[in-house]
Amino acid sequence: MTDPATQDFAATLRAHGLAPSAPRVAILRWLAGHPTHPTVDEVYRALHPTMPSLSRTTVYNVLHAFVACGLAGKVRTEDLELRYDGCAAPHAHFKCTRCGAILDLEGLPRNLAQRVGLPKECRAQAAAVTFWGLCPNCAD
Amino acid sequence: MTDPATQDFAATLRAHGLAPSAPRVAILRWLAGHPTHPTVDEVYRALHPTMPSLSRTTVYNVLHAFVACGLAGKVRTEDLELRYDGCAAPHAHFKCTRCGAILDLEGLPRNLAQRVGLPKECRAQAAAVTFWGLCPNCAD
DNA sequence: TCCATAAATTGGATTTGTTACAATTTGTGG
DNA sequence: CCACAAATTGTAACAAATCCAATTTATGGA
Repeated sequence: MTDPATQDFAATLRAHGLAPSAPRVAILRWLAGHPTHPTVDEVYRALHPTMPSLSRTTVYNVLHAFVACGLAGKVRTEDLELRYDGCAAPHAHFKCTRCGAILDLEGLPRNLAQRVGLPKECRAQAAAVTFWGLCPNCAD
Repeated sequence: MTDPATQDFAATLRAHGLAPSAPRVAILRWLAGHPTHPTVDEVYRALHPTMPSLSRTTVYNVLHAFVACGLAGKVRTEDLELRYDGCAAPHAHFKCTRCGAILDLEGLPRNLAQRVGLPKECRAQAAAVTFWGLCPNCAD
């Protein structure tokens, strides 16, 4: 992954068919520098101080657009909140039930669909694998 | 699975450490007869006509208690709603993105944790595998 | 049976996350 | 520089889930 400080976010946005507006660039840069599966609210609170005109709705809109064009991934765990992932590639997640951190795991297992007996007639377009438990920091 | 009409739900509740109150028996019976992964609201709307004193909060409380004692499972897909599963055993799910139906698949794959590279220090207590796509009825 | 205590239920208020929408602002091509 | 399209903004509406205090119901002992 490229260093967030030097990366050309405007070019990345254009390459994905999105005009490089100030909110989009700011959100994409922040997302690249914070691989913490932030919620919409976390993104908003992080950027609003230095970008007072930013609205929560824009964060929703922009993140939604990022997911639609493959610039970000979407994660929903057992919690209510939607979380976004700077990495759009499919991979499993582990969520700590005590501190709330979400860890990225490797990609999904090969042939996961047939392992769980997914009928061939069900054409799966997406899949998610999530674990819950105590992370190393919280287990002690 | 036993026939919902003849099953002794009060005994089942007692066996799981729950007093067999009227709401609990009604909800457990309905859940056993409707393996459709209902939402809290669906359970409430189904039972309220014949049990006018039933409150939504009670449905939340009772389902939460069922999950805690192993009488029901909890499913959260990409949607906002929590859904409950009369079957508490872990298994994968498929959700149709068109009609919204949730299909039960087989149990989770063996060694799923190590297949996705879950660190040994993360003691997983729960896991979920979910697919999205078009179900056979909607694919045509 | 009656009383005291604990458990469960109830309903309304509250919180939180999300979406809808109309108005304003910004950007772009002619 | 103008006109049009796209993006952003803020408020309001919605929906799901939780909180909490009051009421009701069950339970065990005198």
